[in-house]
Amino acid sequence: MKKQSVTLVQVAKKAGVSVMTASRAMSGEGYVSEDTKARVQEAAKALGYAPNALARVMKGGRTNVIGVVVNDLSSVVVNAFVSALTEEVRKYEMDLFIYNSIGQLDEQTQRRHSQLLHGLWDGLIYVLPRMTDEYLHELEKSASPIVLVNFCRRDTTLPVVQGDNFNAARDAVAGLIAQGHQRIAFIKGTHWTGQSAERERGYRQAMADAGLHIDKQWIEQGTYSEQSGQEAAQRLLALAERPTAIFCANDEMAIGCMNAARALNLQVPDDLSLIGFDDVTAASIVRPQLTTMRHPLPLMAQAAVQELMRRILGQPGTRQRVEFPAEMVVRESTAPIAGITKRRTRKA
Amino acid sequence: MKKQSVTLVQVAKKAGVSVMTASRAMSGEGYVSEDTKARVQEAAKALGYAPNALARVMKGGRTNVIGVVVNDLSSVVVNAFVSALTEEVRKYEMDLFIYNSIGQLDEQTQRRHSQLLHGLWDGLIYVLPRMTDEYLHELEKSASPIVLVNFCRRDTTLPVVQGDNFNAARDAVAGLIAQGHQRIAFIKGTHWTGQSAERERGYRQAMADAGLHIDKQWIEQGTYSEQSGQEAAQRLLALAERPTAIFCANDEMAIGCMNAARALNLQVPDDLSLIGFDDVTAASIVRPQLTTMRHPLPLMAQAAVQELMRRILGQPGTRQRVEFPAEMVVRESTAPIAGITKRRTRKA
DNA sequence: ATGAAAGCGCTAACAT
DNA sequence: ATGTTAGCGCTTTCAT
Repeated sequence: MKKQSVTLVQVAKKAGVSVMTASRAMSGEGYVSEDTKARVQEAAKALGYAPNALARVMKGGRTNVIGVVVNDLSSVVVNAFVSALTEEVRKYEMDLFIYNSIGQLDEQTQRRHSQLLHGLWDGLIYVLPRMTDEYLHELEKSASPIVLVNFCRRDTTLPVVQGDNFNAARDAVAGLIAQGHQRIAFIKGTHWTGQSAERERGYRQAMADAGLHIDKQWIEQGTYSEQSGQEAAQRLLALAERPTAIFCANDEMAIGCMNAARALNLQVPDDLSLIGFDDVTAASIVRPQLTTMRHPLPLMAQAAVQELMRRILGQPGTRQRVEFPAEMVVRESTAPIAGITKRRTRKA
Repeated sequence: MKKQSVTLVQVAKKAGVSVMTASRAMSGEGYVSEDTKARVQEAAKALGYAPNALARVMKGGRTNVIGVVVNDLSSVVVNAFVSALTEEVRKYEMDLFIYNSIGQLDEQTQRRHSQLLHGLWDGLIYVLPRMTDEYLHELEKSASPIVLVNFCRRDTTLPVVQGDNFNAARDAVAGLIAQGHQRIAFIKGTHWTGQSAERERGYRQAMADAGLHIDKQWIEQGTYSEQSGQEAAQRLLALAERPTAIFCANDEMAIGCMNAARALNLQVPDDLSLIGFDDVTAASIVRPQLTTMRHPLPLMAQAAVQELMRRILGQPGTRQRVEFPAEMVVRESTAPIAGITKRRTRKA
């Protein structure tokens, strides 16, 4: 039923030349007289000819396309990263196709995709991949170049580009401690990518470094959503000795904390300091503006593409795992613990 | 240099069967004895065989992939729409590949993409396309099914799914007029998609319907960016008789207006009412929360996919142009003109 | 139940 | 400068 698309054969016939000549005329490779070239192109245009990319690729060439698989394109971080990739890829005269595999964790669907993907791309970038071990092994055996981004589980042979979540979290919490905070809570995200676990590790390290004890009740489980952050904060703020600061595994949850604080008539940052992670757009829109940790996404995109291109071009890869330090973005949601001290300072 | 990927021939050889048998064993179509099937699959697994999607498709089948071309994936509206498409496409057991053509307006690049795309997809959805006339004509002649979304120029034969910008804008402005506003300004966006022009038409219509004169100075040119909205608002608020309300072609510019007002110590909505367009995430984060117009993106996504699938399946299309009414989201940035009246009301 | 042949649309490699 | 041949990896069709 599908309209039959025009092929080179028809163009060639119409132009009265061989298929090969038509091919040359269209691609511009090899010798063709200006005359015939024009004739062929005219015929092509008249027929509405468009070369079939698949056939061309099947002759063994590169597609000049890099695929990127993401889990949730609506995530601001993922989106920002994809934008960075889009820019980066252009430098190599490649194109980027995005596949949004949102929430599809089952083995079968994943395999279907990997098959779909196979052959269409010169290489593949997985951003914040959520995958089963078995699927990961399959990827490791795959012939086509692959780079993982922000995949924090240690057990893969594939090249990984990632932000340094551990040190970022440690710095964030150390910063709070330097401001006099001692009862510091942490709200976890989901476990899929391993990022939350790294951030928790950093939190624990900073507390240990300062010789501070962590009350079990200070560690809450969230789901990275604003709602879950709000609920976790409600529980934390209801504690007899409530925390004076909360470090959240991402910004959305920190914003949820802000809502919870407001509902209890607590002032941020005077009564409660908050630090998020990711520097999402909303972080600089909410009032008070959110202090947060930011991964250097453009640099990471650059590294990911560079690493992938090396593999596509058959050059040796550089390092198996490249890690980038995060940047602390200090805004309005954090302050020294003694509100009184602070007010005094202001008067001075 | 690229690692040679394993083909069916090698699998067949290893399993000691013909290629055809191997094919049947892998795809599950046709008769194969359980015995050989198992043997083939084992061989495939051992070799790390992955079927080549291209070759399979080239035999004339469908790819079961729908491509969507967007101009700016980082736009919240576009992103939301793509997410809606992702969901919708699943219902037809299709996959969605996204191509972010951000800012690439030149003819040559566009053509390269359309060629790149050709053959890989069963159909193509262009969201908020920015294209030259010539490129549009080329698409119209194209053999593969295409649907345009929110393409407001009237002159195309391709099926179009769009939000009703004209009536939405008219409703927005009529609402302001009903609240007593008479000096209402409008800030345009860029002209590419024709959406801003439609919104301007609605604005003018509402003003005309109410018999209100439009001062030339009330119409400002923006670029859809927050910054441009802020600058336009600065000019508007500097007028001798400044407008009491501003209708913006999108939310970002309205937020820019809010910033400009704050800088002048003007209260929104008491001193200045603001209406945006799109209901971007930030619209409900800023304080005061922004009143805005929202296109029914999920419905539109549904219509776009449905229309495209009809064409892919060779069924007759329904309508050439489907238009959806927008919804007004009333929040905190709009109020009746008489601030005094309002306060009195509050007391009561 | 299995195999052989043909061909999808295109282009490298070799003629002419 | 143009044409001929062959083949990419797979599946459809027709044997066996």
